[in-house]
Amino acid sequence: MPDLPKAYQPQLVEDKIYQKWLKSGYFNPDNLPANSASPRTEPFTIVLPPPNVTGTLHIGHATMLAIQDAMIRFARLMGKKALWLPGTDHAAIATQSKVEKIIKEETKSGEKPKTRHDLGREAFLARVHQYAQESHDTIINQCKKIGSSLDWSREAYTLDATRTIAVNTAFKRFYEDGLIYRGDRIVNWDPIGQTTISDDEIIYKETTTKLYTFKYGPEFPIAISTTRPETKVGDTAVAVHPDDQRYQKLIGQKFSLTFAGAPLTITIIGEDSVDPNYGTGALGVTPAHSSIDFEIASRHQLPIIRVIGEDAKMLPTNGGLVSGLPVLEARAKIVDWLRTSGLLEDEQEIAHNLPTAERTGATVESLPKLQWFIAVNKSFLKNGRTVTLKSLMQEAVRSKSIQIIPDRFVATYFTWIDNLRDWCISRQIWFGHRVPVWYRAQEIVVGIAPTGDGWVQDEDTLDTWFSSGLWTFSTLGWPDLNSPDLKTYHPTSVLETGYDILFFWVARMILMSTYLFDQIPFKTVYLHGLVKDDQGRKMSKSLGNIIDPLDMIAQYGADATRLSLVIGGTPGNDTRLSAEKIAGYRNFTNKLWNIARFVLTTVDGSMVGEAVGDSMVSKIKSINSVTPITLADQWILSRFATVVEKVTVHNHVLELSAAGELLRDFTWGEFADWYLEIAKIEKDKDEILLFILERLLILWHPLMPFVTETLYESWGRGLIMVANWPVADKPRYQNLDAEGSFAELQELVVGIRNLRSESKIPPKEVIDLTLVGANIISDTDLNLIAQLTKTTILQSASNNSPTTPVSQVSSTSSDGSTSSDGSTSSATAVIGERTISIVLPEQADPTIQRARLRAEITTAERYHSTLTSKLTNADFTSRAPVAVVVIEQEKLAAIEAKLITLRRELKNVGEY
RNA sequence: GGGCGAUUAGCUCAGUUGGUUAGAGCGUCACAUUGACAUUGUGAAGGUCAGAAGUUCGAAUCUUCUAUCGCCCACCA
Repeated sequence: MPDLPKAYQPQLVEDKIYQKWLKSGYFNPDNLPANSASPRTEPFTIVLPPPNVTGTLHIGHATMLAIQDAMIRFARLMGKKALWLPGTDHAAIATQSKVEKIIKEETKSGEKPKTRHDLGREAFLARVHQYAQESHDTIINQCKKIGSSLDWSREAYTLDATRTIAVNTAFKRFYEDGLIYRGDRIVNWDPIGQTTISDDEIIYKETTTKLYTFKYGPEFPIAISTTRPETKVGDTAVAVHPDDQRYQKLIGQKFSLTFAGAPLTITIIGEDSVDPNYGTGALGVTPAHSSIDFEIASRHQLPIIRVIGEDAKMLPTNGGLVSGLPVLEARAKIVDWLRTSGLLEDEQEIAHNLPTAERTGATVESLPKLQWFIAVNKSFLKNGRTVTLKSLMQEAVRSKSIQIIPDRFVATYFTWIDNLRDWCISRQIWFGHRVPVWYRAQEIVVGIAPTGDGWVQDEDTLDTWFSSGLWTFSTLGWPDLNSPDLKTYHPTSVLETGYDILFFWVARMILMSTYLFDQIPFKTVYLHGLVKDDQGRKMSKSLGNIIDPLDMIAQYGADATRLSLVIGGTPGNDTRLSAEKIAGYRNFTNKLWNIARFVLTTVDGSMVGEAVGDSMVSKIKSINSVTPITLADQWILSRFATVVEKVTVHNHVLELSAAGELLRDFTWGEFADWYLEIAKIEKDKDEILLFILERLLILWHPLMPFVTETLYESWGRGLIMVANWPVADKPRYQNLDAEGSFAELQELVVGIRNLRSESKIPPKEVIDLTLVGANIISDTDLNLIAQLTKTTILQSASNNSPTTPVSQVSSTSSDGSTSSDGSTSSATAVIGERTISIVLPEQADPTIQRARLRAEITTAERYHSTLTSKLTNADFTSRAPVAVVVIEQEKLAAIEAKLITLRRELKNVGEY
């Protein structure tokens, strides 16, 4: 007999269980034993979205791990070759900024703030690598604490040697196909991070700013509006709509003037894209500091004058009055100048979205820079077809090769792709994959470092998403197309991640995989929501509302934490989390523990064989099938078969929350609250109890691996992790009649308990009960009802059947009922087709019963009248399906019978 | 400006193709408690399903509009 403590103590078992799993080697699919139901040949793969090595895992990561682990464990139990491949992401810019911040904080007071340049490239990178290593170790430990069944033997890192080969190979392929090019374009420049950033790394902040309207000079014919007057020292044109009557005749004219001390030559040009109704209808063109203006300038062959530098200060050249000033100071100075020169015509406050850098918060400047780009709109030949990278990305989803859950994100995906511009992949940071290009005079080598003297490698590094875009296949052996892992496990089955990185990552993986490898990276994309606090706010340090998964695991256990993250969450929707919620699931975990404890300590000793190994492990008889004896047996086995079937389906279609809710309701509300209580009364249920419990633990295992594994030790049959998923066997166990009869029994029991409770009868006191309509209930079940309700069933009327008309019910129940003689007060209720009454103690207050009966009669009457009006409505009776009408008629008959009984009882308690 | 989501009990949420008197958990109230479990049990109270109109015999569910909240994208100088 296993010796189980009274309460489940996760802290005592979780680490031991995880070690046991590790030791088994089963996280690696190559080691998985064949499953009796399956030869274990079908692969099921998930690659872990690699956490950034920027710190520790937050509750969002814990959600991701809980969901993916549940998917993988289910696949493993189903007999699949289940691979969950772990790894971490170097997260170039994020990690570098973090370390730069640390270095800055190390600055001694009074000194100039320390930057990476003070350390130099090599020493700085050493610091970053050290930091990344520490983060990595923490992250791996956290993954293990949560119970993640990741195959550590295949662990990858986006910046390791193997992945670097993949990155360089990919870069070379793009380059040779002409899809990576180097060019001078307007880029998003982060002046604090001192690097370019992609469009997706910009966060727009709502601010108010002033819109100024002015002329470049007194002699200039057109006024323009701008929120950034300081950039106007770099203007080379004014664009107007070609059909605009006001300015049409000016198109083509050139004006040379001095603007705030800077010499400008402004050409007036016609541009269809200019909105004549906005502002003055004229646009000052600043080619070097606006991507739209840059495009206009290239169409009209206008000169491009840089006026803002990479330090967000005005360049010393061309700036006139504002040379060398930070942009904001320059702006103020220009406005002053405009005002004193009498050129300022108008200024007004407007709402404005200020572009800022995601990582550093700096205001992003647009400026021209020589960078590497991936051309997403360039046509090329692929397998004989003309395609673009954009069209490849669209096709993979449009053809339904890739399913996105929830599917509303399909539209979001397409919108993003439609607006996609060439992807700037080079960064001026040090941490990351160095651009694999080498220069020597006019020569250029791409992909593999050339031998020989005088070669200089490109200084820039690659956008981190370039390497993580390769993740599904760079982790499986690509570019070696003969790699067994690549052949077996790609395309992966599910990509599970937060909807917030659909664009960043999911779309780029599709791009990389379809272009480089001619395969989709995954068949299903499952997008989970964000975890918010109990008030729906984002968790953040400044709000102090962060829930740390490790704290929760320490306090409530990993299983409870996992349940709270999975149950109640639907894909694509945010979920709210609170410590109370986790405590609730801790209670459930303990409930499951005690259910097992009850079953294992009450079953007959013959079920349990010799203890194996240490005292905790004994061996329990395996029950392959059972035969129900009583109604309760039939009911629970029938319900369980349904639960097995539904949970299996839910897991298959990735409805983990639904699976969990169903299991929770069955485990607590049916198996524990009813069947175990009945087992105490009916006895001799060892086989059924063990049969259900063992399978129930397996069903729960994907969601709560630790407690199920701990309990399963009692069976002495190895790890539950590689057990066989149960089979529903509905032909054998499903019994809808029994489910119906048992439901009636439950209603009676609840009704009797309700009567007792309302009549203030102490729960322990055994009382007499009159039950009318009991004849269709077997003596066994009547006895069960009596025991479950602490009653002695005195009398049951004999000659009514389930379909007995209303009139007979009232006539039969009136003969000889002890409750209706008026001498004793009684409490009566109508449950379905039956009437129950209990005799009340003499001192009982009749007004309580009267009030209760009146209230019941009122609701019954209201229901009666809605049913009557429905059934007297000819439209309803003629148009609704017959089955629906019949159901309504039956309801009416039942409520009429109930009313008759209730009214008679009201009379009996003294209401005339 | 374009799009998406949410709105159901005090709180957090279910409610699958329209058809029981709309459900659960937490919280609240009452009662109970020496063997599976107080991390418990039994029972109760609590909702005009955001609002309006429409379709239908019938709407929480379908359509349209409105309101409030949240998110994403674009960004006009």
